[in-house]
Amino acid sequence: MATIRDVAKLAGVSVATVSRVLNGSSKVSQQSREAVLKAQHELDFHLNASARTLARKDSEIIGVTVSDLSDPYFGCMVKACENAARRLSCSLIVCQGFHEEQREIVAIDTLLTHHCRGLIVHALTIPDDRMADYLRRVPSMVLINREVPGFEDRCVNIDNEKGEYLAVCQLIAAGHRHIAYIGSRHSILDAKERLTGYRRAMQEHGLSCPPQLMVADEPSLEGGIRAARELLARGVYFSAVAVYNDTMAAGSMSVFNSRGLQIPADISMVGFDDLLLARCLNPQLSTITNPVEEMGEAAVQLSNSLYLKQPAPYTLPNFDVRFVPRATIAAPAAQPWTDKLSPRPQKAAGESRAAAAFRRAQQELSGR
Amino acid sequence: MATIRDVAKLAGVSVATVSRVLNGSSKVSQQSREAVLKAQHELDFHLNASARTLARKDSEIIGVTVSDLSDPYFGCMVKACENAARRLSCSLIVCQGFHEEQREIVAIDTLLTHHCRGLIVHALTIPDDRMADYLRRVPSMVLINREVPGFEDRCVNIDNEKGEYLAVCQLIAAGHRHIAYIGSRHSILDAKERLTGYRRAMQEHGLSCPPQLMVADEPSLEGGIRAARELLARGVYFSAVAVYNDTMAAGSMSVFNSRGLQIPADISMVGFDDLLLARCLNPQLSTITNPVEEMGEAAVQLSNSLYLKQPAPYTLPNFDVRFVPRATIAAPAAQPWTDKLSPRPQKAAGESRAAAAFRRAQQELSGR
DNA sequence: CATATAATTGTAAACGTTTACATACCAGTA
DNA sequence: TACTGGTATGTAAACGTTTACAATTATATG
Repeated sequence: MATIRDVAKLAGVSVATVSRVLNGSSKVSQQSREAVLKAQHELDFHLNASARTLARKDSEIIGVTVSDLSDPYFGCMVKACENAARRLSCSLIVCQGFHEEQREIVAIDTLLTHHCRGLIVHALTIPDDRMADYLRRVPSMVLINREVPGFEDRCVNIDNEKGEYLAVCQLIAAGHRHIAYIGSRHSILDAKERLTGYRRAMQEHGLSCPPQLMVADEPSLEGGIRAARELLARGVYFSAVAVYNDTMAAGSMSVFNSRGLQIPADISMVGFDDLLLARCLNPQLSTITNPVEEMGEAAVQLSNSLYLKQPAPYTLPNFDVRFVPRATIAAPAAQPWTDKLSPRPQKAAGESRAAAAFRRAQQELSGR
Repeated sequence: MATIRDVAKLAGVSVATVSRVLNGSSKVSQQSREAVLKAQHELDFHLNASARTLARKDSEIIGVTVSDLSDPYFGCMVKACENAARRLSCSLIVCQGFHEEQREIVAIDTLLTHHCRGLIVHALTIPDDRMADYLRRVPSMVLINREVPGFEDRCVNIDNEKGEYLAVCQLIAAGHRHIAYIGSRHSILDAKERLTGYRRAMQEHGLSCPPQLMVADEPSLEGGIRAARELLARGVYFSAVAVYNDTMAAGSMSVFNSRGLQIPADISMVGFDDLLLARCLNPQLSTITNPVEEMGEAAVQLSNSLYLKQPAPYTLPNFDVRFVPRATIAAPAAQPWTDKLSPRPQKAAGESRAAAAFRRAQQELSGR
């Protein structure tokens, strides 16, 4: 592998001159510049990033950890991070934590070893105190989708509570009173905040949120499927469901569909995140925007600002959470098969199609 | 920032000993080891990856370029790459090319500057000869989803033609004879191969593929929407559509749905890639597997094997493309509104619902 | 106790850049 | 001509590791 010395020799100049040319310094004669570029091309030379890092004491690397890149949510986030990094002429290192404490720690340690200029960390299983430790020791570390007490200004977050509140208000505005909630079983901030948003919306409208209407599972397609089954199996009436995120909503919707329950005629739904997926579902899913690209971008900006110890550090924007009206919310059917919590509906003469579908689903799924 | 010297001093040993401890060398007394680890912890010391790279002449970095991380297809790919890299105790640098030649070149140059141990390149706009240049100069570079003549053994690919052939054969087996094709307008290998697969399947079954039944657009949700509209606007009869990928299929399906055309009763569909999305659609999309995670994994293996100049280099596995039966294929309706290519159907007395839907869609979309 | 051998430790030279500083050169001016 | 000031260039010391080799210490053996 050619080094800067080889280039210098071939171009007939000193290494300093080569370095100056390759870094775009102005103090170089046209003649030297051309000789150097020619030699570089001839030797197919590329500066060695490690050597440069060592000499400059700046890695020009932004590190980011996410839980799983195959989740489009993180794909969007990392996309935005890479773009922002490039604008700072940095490269991006990505590690995955997969929601396991050990792997999250390995991921962060990897980034530390690379002496990243900025660190964007999405790690939800590492406990607060350990996270606080990291934050204290690594000034340019920024957290995403999490809030560690005492470090609020280094956490990039949306107002999840407000988002879910908006979502549930829309259901209520459409006339629903029996609104179920399918949540995430991860004990993370998002999950708690969104649940709180649901509760607040219900309470503010004088509605109760009985535990039979709340269910939690993995925040994945499969989790959504299981959660919807569980909900039906309980045999409790609901005319609408607010779901933790779009992916779970997709899973739930497929269960309802396959059970003959029509969306939104029989059940209204609202998701969260506004993934591409939401527009692909049939009917298209009403949901809440989650400006994940802006968050990734902001996280990089903030981290860079911390790294540079700017006197006026970057201030996080107010991320917008908005309701996106699409096709999964309608007024509840005029005649629900019951308007009380009733765990075991009986077949009634002249029951409606929807009531029959509910009843059949409940009977099959409750395992008898 | 603490260095290995600080640790050595604090632990009362030489830097060599510290290095040995931190690299897990066996030739260290228990006593020294403990002293070093204690000092490391006290100083919160992390080895400097750049310095190590320089000394070892091995960056322990795998570089990968993709076009766009927000595309779940690449998300899955990069996920697998990161996992494979980690198993080789390497970190992963990701760059995005966004289907623009300049950005693809910048991406590759970035990786070269980092003197990556392995390079996985997804770059479709850089011309073959330039790509060949890179491959010649960088022995551990591996291409993905592309084939450059003379470097077939360094290209990781699936049999796209076979996949699309299988897909179309399924439609034919279900009884379809008027099968449209919605393709990608990118002039890349995948697109060509899949189109060839479609053609071959049609020809082998004595069916023609008239140009009116073929349309191409961006391989995105929006592209799928536009393509489906274009197809309907042409007013040519088809009872099934084979689509370049699942994302376009999702877009197309939403158009058909919103026009009152039922899937699969009126139109059968088959996608390609078997993304999570395919299972979220309603009805669930029949498609072709694309083992993208295995490919990412294999690409890293191959690249590493080339880097190590292994006498028996890693041999690429045969990637499996399979048809995944789901819910979007049914027999064609018994009585199509016409069985000829007929650009302007007239309203007929007693036309079927499907025929009416087709006619209306055509009239509205053809712009009159 | 002397010696041989093994285990542990230390010294110092790379690795490929950047950049402060020194030097050389040149044009313009007195 | 001598001097000034600026521009272009070169020299060499960092940067933080690894690792070959040398040196030291401990252990076993006769």
